[in-house]
Amino acid sequence: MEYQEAKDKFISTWGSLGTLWGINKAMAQIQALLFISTKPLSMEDIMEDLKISRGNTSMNLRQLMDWGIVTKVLVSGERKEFFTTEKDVQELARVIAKERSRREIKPVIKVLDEVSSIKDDGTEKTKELIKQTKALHNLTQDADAMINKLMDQKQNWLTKSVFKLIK
Amino acid sequence: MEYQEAKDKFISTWGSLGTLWGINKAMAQIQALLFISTKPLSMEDIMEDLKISRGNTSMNLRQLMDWGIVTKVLVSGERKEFFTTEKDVQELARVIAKERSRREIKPVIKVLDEVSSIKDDGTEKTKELIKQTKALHNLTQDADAMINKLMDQKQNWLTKSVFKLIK
DNA sequence: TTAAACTTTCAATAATTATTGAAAGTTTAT
DNA sequence: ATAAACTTTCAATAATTATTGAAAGTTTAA
Repeated sequence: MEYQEAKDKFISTWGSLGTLWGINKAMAQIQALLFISTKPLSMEDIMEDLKISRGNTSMNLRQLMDWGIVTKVLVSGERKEFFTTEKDVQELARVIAKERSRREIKPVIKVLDEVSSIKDDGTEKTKELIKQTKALHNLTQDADAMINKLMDQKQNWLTKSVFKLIK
Repeated sequence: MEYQEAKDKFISTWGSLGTLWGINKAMAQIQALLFISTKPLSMEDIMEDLKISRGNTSMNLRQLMDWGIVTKVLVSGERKEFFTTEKDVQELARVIAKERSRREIKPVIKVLDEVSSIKDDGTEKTKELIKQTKALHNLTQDADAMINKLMDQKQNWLTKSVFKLIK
């Protein structure tokens, strides 16, 4: 497999995987492109490489910056803006996990808490609703807390203690 | 908050959260409805409650069965089919995690492995592609393995050892 | 075997989401 | 202050994804 083929394969796979971490295709592809680039890229570079419009590029770069995984860099002697992404996978994972938690999981936990706190009127269906949403609330909250804790560990938790302890 | 309001809120929240675990709205809503129901429901029941068509209900029930989280149950004296979902959250989480791993994560790991294994032609860009996809490959593989291990623990790992060890 | 009861399929359509591109906005150099 | 270089916005449009509903298929009871 040649460089270009490998690159295309990586970008398109990463792009279609966007859904898994809750972002759209173009956004994921831009991030992927920056991730394997040896130097910061301009909007022009990105549009050209991915064959997407200026508007699309602009909007998605903005979103990536909102997520905190892409930053503008100033290239001396150049007027236009250049962009890079976080290059450390560990840190990338941390930021993504944190954002997803904040944007999607936390609001759901809140709803589950509200729903599971309704007054028990003694009927079977109410009891079931309370019981099941409470269970979901606990699971979601615990899992979210755990992921956040894991991700905050600065060291490589994966290959270290946690992983081994679980066996 | 009354029962009906709480129920609607739960179903719609869970439905819109479908994306987070990679399924569509109707599918998530059907599962949510079954999850808080005190007894198995027929296709008719589901269509009526969620106000969705027969075809839609049929297709999504099928998908839920493919995922292994909904099963047909025979109700004696009834001709039509009834459905229930896995009621234990722990087990539900296990099944979902496993399916997502199989359907989405594993194929990506494979691509990352292929891409990171291209021949190093000595150029900077090839080196960077290899380095970065290798890092991503390792992270993804480790995270996937860890989640699968965690989910396979029969007991409540969340509130037990793992969680505490991380601090 | 027939027909009623029920489920599945799938082409058509609707709803949603992503993308474009050109106009408006901003920044910088002179 | 002007204009060139660049970025952002957003209404229009395209692409994708979900949903419908009716016809075809299946099962069961008699």
